[in-house]
Amino acid sequence: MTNMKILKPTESELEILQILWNKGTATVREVHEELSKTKDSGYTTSLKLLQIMFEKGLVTRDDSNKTHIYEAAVSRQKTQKQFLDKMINTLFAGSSAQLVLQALGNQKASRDELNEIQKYLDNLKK
Amino acid sequence: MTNMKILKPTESELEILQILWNKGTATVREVHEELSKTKDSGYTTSLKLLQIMFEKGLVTRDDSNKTHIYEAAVSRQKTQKQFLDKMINTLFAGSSAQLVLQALGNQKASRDELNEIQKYLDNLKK
DNA sequence: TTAGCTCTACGAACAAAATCGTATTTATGA
DNA sequence: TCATAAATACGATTTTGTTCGTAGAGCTAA
Repeated sequence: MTNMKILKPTESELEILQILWNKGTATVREVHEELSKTKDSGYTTSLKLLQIMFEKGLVTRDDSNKTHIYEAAVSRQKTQKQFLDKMINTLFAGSSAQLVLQALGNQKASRDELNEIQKYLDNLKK
Repeated sequence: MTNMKILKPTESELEILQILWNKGTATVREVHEELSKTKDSGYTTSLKLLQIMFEKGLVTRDDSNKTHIYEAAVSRQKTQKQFLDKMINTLFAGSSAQLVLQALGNQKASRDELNEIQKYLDNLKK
């Protein structure tokens, strides 16, 4: 049976997952380069983080070569849902509608995106 | 000039803010009672948390009486926006539309809420 | 007045997360 | 072959957040 424990990635882990989701796979070096764009911690910090994430099962890795290759082990969708649900509960009193309105109000979405959302809404209402 | 530093409330602080937003004002005792419903840390822990939040400027307090009375110093709206923006960036690659779709899909909104959102969308598209 | 609550203050212990330093391994090209 | 560069491993430190214990002040009722 697979491990049922729910892992809640930390802030830093989330940043790394983001990178892995985008790249598909990446070496520590690549992850680090990417992280360096927004923060300035050292290489071994990125390495350590990935090692910890590996132990937790947040990522898998291919260590058949000297340079290990990492990949996210949790899906973007599932993780999004996990945090979204949490947020709806702790900040929006359980109302997803409230969150949606706030999101639509704050960030500007493109015309196309609005159309897509609308189409989706129509579907939901059926 | 007011303090421009952006404070990011911690998990525990968020729980307390939630309570203060709902109640308007509250004593440590009241906050603690409320917290006790979901966790079992001691009274002095709640007290300490409120004191720290006061130092950070997350709450204000009236200490003209022996029993201090606390109030949130940051607005619910602003805090929601703060976390939402962060989430959109770290989990939804900057796309609020993606977040909205995910939120609508995951949590069931009522017919009325969907209507409200739709009305809002129509407005945005003008 | 004083015992007994209830409150605040605050340092300290504890826990979790992030960062770093150093040792060691491995590949490689001069 | 050996110096160098690049990688992993991993303990130690630092930082941040949470929890608690204890001291002492203020109120109130017997």
